[in-house]
Amino acid sequence: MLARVSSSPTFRRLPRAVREQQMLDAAVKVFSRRGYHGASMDEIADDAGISKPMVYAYLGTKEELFVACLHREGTRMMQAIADAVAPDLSADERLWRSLQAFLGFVGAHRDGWAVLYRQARGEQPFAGELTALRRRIVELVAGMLEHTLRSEGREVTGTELEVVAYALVGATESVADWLVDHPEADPEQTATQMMNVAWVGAAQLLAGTLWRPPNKRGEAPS
Amino acid sequence: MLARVSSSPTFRRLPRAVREQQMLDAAVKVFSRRGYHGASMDEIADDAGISKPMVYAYLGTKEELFVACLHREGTRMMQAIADAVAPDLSADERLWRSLQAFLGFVGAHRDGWAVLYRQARGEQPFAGELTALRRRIVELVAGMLEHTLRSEGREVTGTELEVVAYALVGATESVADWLVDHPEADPEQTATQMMNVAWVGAAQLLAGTLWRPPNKRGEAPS
DNA sequence: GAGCATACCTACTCGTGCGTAGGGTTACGC
DNA sequence: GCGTAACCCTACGCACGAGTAGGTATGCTC
Repeated sequence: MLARVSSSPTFRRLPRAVREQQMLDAAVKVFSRRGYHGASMDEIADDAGISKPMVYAYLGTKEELFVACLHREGTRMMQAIADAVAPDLSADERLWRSLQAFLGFVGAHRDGWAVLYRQARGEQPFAGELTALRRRIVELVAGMLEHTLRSEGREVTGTELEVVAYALVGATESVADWLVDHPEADPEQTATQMMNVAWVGAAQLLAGTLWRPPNKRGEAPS
Repeated sequence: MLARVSSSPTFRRLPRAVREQQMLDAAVKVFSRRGYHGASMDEIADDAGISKPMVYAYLGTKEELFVACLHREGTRMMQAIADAVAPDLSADERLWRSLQAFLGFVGAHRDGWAVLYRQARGEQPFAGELTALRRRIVELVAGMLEHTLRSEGREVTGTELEVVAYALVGATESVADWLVDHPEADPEQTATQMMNVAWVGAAQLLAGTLWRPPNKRGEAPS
């Protein structure tokens, strides 16, 4: 049925590995714009310059395709952060490098961020995947806080640390979201501002400053 | 075709206002569990103890129904916070009351929270609704920070304040999320911990403490 | 240059779920 | 007690989109 008569003569027929990446690129793009359900396999295939059965042949069902996107983007993100920090740095330097890397990554991969954090969260089948990624990050932060505390000989309960870590991670995610919607903003500068909130606050907390409910407020180390 | 033979004799045929609330309750519940697309109008109708055309007659299409849920839950949330704060309180007391009210509300209305923040975010048609609500909260927080700063005669740019406000709001949302997944946790105590992160950090920032990137770090008021 | 695997297509099937047509029944005013 | 309006139902139409059947072309190996 003479397909694709016009256009360049020998263009198609790329090796599998290349096509898979093109498909993933297209999928991330379409998923991020339309959401998981809003995206159609036809549109993704179209955007990748390929037809639908190819997508099914290479990446499987829609659900599997989305998981593949999640994995690629998640891995890239974690890798970007891991590459930026060295274990021998001080606590605040590690936090700073992480923030830099993280916000830098988000600024450069807005679609990936949208897929991971704006779409995956609401969709039942994938909430678990995302929660796992998030938990790893929270535990990383909590571990960092705990390490600093222990090295100063202070004790804390796990729950308290977890809540603080959740707050820190949530704050950063929120700022990342803001960054995505403000293309004119500089990730580096945004990271500095975030560092101010996180570190100045955390440093005080680590130093023992506490806020207490109105009736018996005060500043007590323990 | 003799409908509903068994069960109580005179039970059905409730006034519109009552049925609408039942439908909204069911909708919020189902949407929060299954997500917007995963939820079916049939299931919602079923859960409300009514048949589908009634839902369409009273609340309109699925999209309109979801918006109605968003509005009711959003309004309830904002109201809960508004009821808790008085304008003549000090900045930290206002923040404290807000956090208490907010986390208390989330703890008591987990389904509503899930609909608002876990589902609405990813769905394209409603992202705007949610963003608007969020922006109102952010502006509230930013306004509070600015007011405190101005009363001490200090200047700041709008963008900086916005980022800090986003961080604070994001941190709180994240902690709320944690709270939803930890039914055993006490909202009041969680609010205290959140207050520690937010206020101890913010207080330092407001007082002029700054963190600076490694090469030229230091503490400078301006 | 025959054989084979890989890349790629068009054109379908079929389930699912939104939204509606068309009709029945109870309450309430008069 | 009769009309009318509000409440409520059982069906269905229909579009959309996931996934597939079945076939074609191209390059690579020997």
